[in-house]
Amino acid sequence: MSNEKGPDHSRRKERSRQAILAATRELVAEEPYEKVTVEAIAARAGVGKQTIYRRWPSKSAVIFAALLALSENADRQNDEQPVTLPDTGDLETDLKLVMRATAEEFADPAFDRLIRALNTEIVNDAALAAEYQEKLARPLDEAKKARLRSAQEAGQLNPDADLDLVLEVLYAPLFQRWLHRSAPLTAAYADSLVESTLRAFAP
Amino acid sequence: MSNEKGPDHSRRKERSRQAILAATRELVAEEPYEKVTVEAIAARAGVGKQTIYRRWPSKSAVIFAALLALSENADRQNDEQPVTLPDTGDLETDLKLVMRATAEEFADPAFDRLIRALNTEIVNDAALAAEYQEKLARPLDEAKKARLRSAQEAGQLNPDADLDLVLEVLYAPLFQRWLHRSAPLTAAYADSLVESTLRAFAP
Amino acid sequence: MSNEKGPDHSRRKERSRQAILAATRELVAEEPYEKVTVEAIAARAGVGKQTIYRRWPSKSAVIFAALLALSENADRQNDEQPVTLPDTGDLETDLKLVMRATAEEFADPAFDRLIRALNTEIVNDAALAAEYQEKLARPLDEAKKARLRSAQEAGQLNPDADLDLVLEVLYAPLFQRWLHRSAPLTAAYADSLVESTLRAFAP
Amino acid sequence: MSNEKGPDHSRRKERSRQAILAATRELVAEEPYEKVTVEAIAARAGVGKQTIYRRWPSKSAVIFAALLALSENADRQNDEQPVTLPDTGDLETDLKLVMRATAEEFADPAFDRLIRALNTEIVNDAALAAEYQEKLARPLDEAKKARLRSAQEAGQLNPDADLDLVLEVLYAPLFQRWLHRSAPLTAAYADSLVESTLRAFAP
DNA sequence: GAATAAGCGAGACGGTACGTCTGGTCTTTAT
DNA sequence: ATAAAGACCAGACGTACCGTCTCGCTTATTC
Repeated sequence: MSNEKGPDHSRRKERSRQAILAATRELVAEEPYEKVTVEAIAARAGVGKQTIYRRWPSKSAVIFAALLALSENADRQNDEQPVTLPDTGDLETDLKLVMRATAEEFADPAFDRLIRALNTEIVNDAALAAEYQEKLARPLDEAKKARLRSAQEAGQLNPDADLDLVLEVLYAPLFQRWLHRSAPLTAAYADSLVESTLRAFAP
Repeated sequence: MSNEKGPDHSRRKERSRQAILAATRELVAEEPYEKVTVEAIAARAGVGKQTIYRRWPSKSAVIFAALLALSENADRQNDEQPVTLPDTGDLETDLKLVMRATAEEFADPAFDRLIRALNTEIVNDAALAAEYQEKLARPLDEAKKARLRSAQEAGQLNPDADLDLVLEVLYAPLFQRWLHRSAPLTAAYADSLVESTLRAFAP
Repeated sequence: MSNEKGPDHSRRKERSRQAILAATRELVAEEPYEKVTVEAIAARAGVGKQTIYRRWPSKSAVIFAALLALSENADRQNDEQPVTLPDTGDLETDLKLVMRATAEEFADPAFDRLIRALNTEIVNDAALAAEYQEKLARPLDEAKKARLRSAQEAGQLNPDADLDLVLEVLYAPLFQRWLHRSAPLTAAYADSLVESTLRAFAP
Repeated sequence: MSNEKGPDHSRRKERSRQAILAATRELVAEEPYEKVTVEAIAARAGVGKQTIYRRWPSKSAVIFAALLALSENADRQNDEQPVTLPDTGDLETDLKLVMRATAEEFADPAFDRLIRALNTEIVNDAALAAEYQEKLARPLDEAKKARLRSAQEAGQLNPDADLDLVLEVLYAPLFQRWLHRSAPLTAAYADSLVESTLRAFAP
């Protein structure tokens, strides 16, 4: 006769949900992408396939949810605080730090596979692309834009610059180089992108 | 009695090869990507499945070959001449022309599906990505870099600029915006990219 | 609700099983044997191929099961009673009745195709041949031998006769003539076989 | 060597023909029947597939021709003389000799496979069955009937007996027992068949 | 505290596509 | 001119997954 029937009720639900998302992340990180099947996820999660399809409409959605949960977990570890970029007062220093870190992240095989999986699903699914924009990309972009606005106020960036454009000019080359494996993602490359972007949008 | 043994030999081979590649292009351009199956390609090409598997190891390879052939055909129509970019003497004008054209190309549903198919296959296949670089991306990039070098000589671009980097800063944002459908590809946007790139790599 | 959970469970299984066996019998009876493929069976039964392969290891086994089920159904219609031969007290009369009926059965195109299919599979598969002996041939042979034993007791057949041999001498010529289509299976022929067999094994 | 291009011409034809038939016999005798494919025959014979299909309309026909040639070769080794059965004057002795030899023949794995292959093709092909009757079965049967006629004249067999029926009663049980592997083919069994047949058709 | 749901793990089901193999036809290369 | 070699179309093979459906069983409420 508890008023916690919701939570009690959801406890089992929640356990299986987490098992599915964890299994998905593990599979995506460990296996070549063609082996990431709903059946493999269900088996690794110790869950019936129907339990997956009861919650998500397709494999794409599960994979997306798994990566979304990953980033939410990261947030939660930061005490639910929104992501923020370092702000030492010097935009160039801060951006180089962030860009070098990003380049390194892509070098991690597990992370690499996760983001490739995400992009595989997004390329041919406009709905998923929209969800990706809204739930994953935009929050991060807002954090980055906050730092850029701070730089604009500090006179380190053109106050009329379109910040979305700035972000694209800064990040898209890195992303494309990684996606197409057209060249290695070195620290020097990260620095170059920061420098050229700052030149393009200097005050 | 003929010295045209080579051509004679390839005639049947070539006919089925072209039928397969044409069928693949049509399917990719017309159908949602999950309907582009080897069986559908074979059926539309009027070809046995084995004839496909005899030449290419996987669906990815067929699709890549189909798009590669497409660009080679385009070249052939231009009298086998290598691709060149317009050179009016004014880099900004020329680049804006090219970038606007590129943005429009992506707006064509058939072209959109072709490039999405290509990227779908490339994302998880490093070998294919390398082949894409070598056979499709590099030749185009060389043409673009030729125009940039001409601009460097004309004093319209920093003579020390890394031209690969210039190309990335110019094109990658467009590509990423299209891939993730994060915003529309307008002529104004194309212009903005040219302008910011020229600012970043001004002499 | 119902206490028939067990039957409920098997109902779906049983339905698909019966659909497969019925489709197999129909195809074998209607089509030339090369058209009896697992895919055709699955299509006609409205069943996935895997549902067939989940139950039987090969096409041979499915066809055998279909014919086995046919004979079991025939039994069931006879109130589960074992097959028995007529026993009027006169062996010659009874055997001629049975042999003429057998000859007529072989003349039915559907039955003809069924037995040819069965023999096609049996010829090159010793395991299937053994199963055929045990499940189809032996029960029938036992019924026939029961009639022969009755005749032995009635002094109409040599009491020392090897009944398996008697059966072979009686039936094998008919079977061979049918299998090799070496001559028509007339009533007169059926009678001749009975007469010569009775002469061979007279008391 | 020769100016007789005609013979030269046929010699080559004949060589490839013999190679095909020999390869077929070897494959049938050595391999499980599902491995006897036209491609395997062509490969072993060192011959193009078209050279096979130029001469025979189907795989069945090739296999049949191979076995037919086998028996013709056997004849040829006997100086082209028609087959004859031993005639010591005592029918029972002679038939037991022949039946025991036949039973032993079936025990040879190579011969077993050859005859199974032949029957596999014959069961579902009436035209082939007719050809089998005419070219393989009838000549042998005529030889056997000649011996039986001699016995009739010698008063060892009913002069009114239908000799085709006698042959069937004698051989069909052996054939069926072998085909269905229902019991071993012993010398005693061969003797029993001779004895029961002679009882059935005693003068 | 027994009855009644509601949700679960398990896995069979109807389908679709895979990549392989063979049958029988048609082309090319080489003699 | 003919044959070896083998590519070609067609289509069945047996397997793997998809997304749905059914089954018992375990939990958790509800009367």
